[in-house]
Amino acid sequence: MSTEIAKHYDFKNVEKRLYEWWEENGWFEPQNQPQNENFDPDIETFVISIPPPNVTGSLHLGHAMFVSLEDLMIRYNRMLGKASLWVPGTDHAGIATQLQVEKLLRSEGTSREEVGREEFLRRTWEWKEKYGGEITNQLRRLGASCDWNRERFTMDEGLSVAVREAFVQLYEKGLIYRGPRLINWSPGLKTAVSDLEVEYSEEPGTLYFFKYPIKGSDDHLPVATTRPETILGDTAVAVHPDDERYQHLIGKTALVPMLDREIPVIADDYVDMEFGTGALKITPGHDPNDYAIGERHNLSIISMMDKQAKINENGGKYQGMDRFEARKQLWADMEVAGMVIETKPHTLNVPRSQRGGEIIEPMISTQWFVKIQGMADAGIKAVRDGEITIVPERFEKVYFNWLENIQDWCISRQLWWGHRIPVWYGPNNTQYCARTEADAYAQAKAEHGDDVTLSQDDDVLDTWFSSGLWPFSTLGWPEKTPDLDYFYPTSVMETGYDILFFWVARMIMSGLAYTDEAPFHTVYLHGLVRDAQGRKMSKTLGNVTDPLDVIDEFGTDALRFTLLTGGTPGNDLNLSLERVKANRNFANKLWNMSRFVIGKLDGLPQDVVFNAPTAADQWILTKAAKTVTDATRLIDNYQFGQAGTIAYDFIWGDYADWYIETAKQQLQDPAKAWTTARTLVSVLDMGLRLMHPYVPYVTEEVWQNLKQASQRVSAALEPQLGWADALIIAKWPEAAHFSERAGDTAESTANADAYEHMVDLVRSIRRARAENGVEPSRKIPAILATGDAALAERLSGLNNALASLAQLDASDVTIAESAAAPEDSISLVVGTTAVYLPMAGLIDVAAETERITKEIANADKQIKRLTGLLNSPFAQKAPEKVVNAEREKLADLQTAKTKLEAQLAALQK
RNA sequence: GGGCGGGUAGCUCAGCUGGUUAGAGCACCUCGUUUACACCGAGGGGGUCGCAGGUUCGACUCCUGUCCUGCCCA
Repeated sequence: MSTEIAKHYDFKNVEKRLYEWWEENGWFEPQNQPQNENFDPDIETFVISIPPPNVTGSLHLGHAMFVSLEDLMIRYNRMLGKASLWVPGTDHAGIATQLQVEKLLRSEGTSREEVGREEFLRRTWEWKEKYGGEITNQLRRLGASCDWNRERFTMDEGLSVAVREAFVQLYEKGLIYRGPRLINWSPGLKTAVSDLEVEYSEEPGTLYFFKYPIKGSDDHLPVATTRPETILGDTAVAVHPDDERYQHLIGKTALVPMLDREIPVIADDYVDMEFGTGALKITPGHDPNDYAIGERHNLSIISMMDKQAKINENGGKYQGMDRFEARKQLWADMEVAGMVIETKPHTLNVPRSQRGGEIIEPMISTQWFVKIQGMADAGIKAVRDGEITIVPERFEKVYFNWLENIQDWCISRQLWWGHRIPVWYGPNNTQYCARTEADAYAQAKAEHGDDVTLSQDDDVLDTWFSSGLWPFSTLGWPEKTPDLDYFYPTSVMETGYDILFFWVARMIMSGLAYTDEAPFHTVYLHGLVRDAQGRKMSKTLGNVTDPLDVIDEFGTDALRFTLLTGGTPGNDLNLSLERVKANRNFANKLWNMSRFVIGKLDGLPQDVVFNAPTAADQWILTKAAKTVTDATRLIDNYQFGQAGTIAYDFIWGDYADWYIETAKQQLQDPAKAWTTARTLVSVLDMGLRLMHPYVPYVTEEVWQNLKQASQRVSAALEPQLGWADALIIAKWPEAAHFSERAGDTAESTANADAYEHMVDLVRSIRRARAENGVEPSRKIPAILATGDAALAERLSGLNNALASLAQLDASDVTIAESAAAPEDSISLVVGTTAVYLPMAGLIDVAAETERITKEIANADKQIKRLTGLLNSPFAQKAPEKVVNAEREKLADLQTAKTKLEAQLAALQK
């Protein structure tokens, strides 16, 4: 039979087939959902909304990370029997997508302005239809068990309704306003961006020192600036009120260089006396700090740049120049005019656009804003009150810190691709905010009569405004849909910590504002995936790992398991391909252990007879129960890596390395064969269930093979949880099933312990053989003196296992409470058991003497350490359990030492 | 300037609320084709947990300081 199954697990032949099979069978959908006839609203739900990838993006390791984690949670909860829903979808990514389409238009020799808004949008939708499916197909390759029937896109009609509804609600509550404010302007994109979309980078630059002439005197105020071109927009010069150097100038009038515009010299304690000259030029129209000072002193504001960051009419003869060109020219002119003092190298903190990297220009511009304070307070409260938990906890502090210092959110963008602001302007610029154009007209007509014409605001909303609604807009909000009713609030929001502010915080604020509920109870944040050296992956460095390449080489399961066990929550992970390879080997190991089990099922005796479990059975069953308990607890605590690791260790280290090897012997005994087979099957079944959320493909494939083979052989091999149609919808294992089969008595525990002792014996014997150069295939006799009659009896029952595992001659193994040491033997002490391996003529007496002497010395050392420990305050102060453990250890060591000494004496006779 | 991570075996990483002689995978050395697997099996070498103090019967694990490194915020 086994010849039918390939020797290696071939993931290429499995992944696509299984994914389609799962999907076709509807297993990605919640098993309980409102549209079902037998829908039960009381069944617990588990819901994740996907962090929507950019519709035009392509798969990177960040996606692989979130899919691995979210799919793990979804599959786990599905197996627990909850109605598990993972809502997939994509984000329209305003700027990114618009840029792509603009690039396309440029290649056609045209532009967005030339084709016009309507045509541009048509082309963008066309682009979205063409490339939008790529990213979701790539998510499928990762094994994502999302409910594709519920897939959403932020620009869908339903979600667009949600966006308008949210806007109107805020507007009507007076939480949205429009007005000129200093905002971050992106001259290349020609749009405003929010504070979050600006990144600051330290770059070498220059500090320019120059003279600010004082009107009506030869005096001047020395001023330093990093941006001389903004001199053209200065409306004051400030000094510190306590600065003795400049006291006499406060209240005087200064003259803007080259323009001779009159501006006041003011005093403000924001000025740092130590920095530069201690005097600060104030440009409220182009600097956020200056803007704040300007407000305090009622200064006028001058915008001296246009939307392309070229100098405008306020810049006199510099009008039309680019901002950097103007800097050079103005400085040169000032030099000629004798106003320049000096320049010094200086490190600047340059604001750059998160997208594209160009230098952001703070500018006065009329934009839409959300008054955020109230929403932020509610967001803080939800986390503080424990309504929402952030994992890992330390990010709560980051979250609070951001929300406590939040500024109003600039939500308008001068783009075309996005949700257009639902505000229409009528006569005298009256605003009509409405859910539909018809509504807006109705409002306007009531005021101005039927002839009124309206024009909609040209701007669109920040993409994150619609993303913030995602957990409920995807379920149908603002409609009270059955889905929204049953599946909302969602359960866990899992995403990268880098978008905690962008998205998570805004989702929380939005959820609380529009649905009066926290949109989820837990936020789980993962770290960034870096290369093996810990460097950020970047195209310029050329160290970008394409997850699809990794999948092609090692399989999805290998990549997923590596991402899930390679790090800890919230910490960055350096992806090592060596590790991925090792995990591919694990998939192969699973494949081969099942191949073994399946192969043995056909050779079972005719009559199905289940006898009492052997010590080996009890040992593996006990360990299985513990593994289920521990792994479940760890997963429930979001310690996915740890849970995966212990399952892995159990499957490979206990089941494959020891139980299977022992089972080989037991299967040859007709009295034990069936019980052994059932244990093999049920423990493998359980291991596959535990691993399924981590490595869904190989486990499903192997499980199907195991199930079919078992069913073909006998219904009696069915695991206690039954054979489901598929592992993906099978039940999560229960520890009790295994502890019950083990017996769960003092007797079964003693048996399991005896097996554990046998494992130690085998290891020692193997080591002794290797050290003494005994040929691996040579069977040797052995004598075991356990020092304990009950243990001797239990070990005797394990004689065959012991013999085969340690390459002993089964017919020549003596196991007794006590036994005399034969001549010419290697002697070992394992725990309290003495082992003699008669090796007539093969013993290197000198080497053996040395080894035993060393062991005695080692025992002595430990005895001394423990004696000291037990005579110290430790014995009084430590818990009794800990002290007793140490006492026992000491006793065992003393026994071992006595035995070793006897062995040494025998050797030297 | 403020805050938060990380610094554990050659490499990539675990190590939960302090409790045996600190673990895994890979790499390395020795051995092995035992009928599941060489994408394997057996055995072995290798770290005292950045550094310095402190708390404690006991610290990789808690506290203080310090160095290196990364990130976030201003």
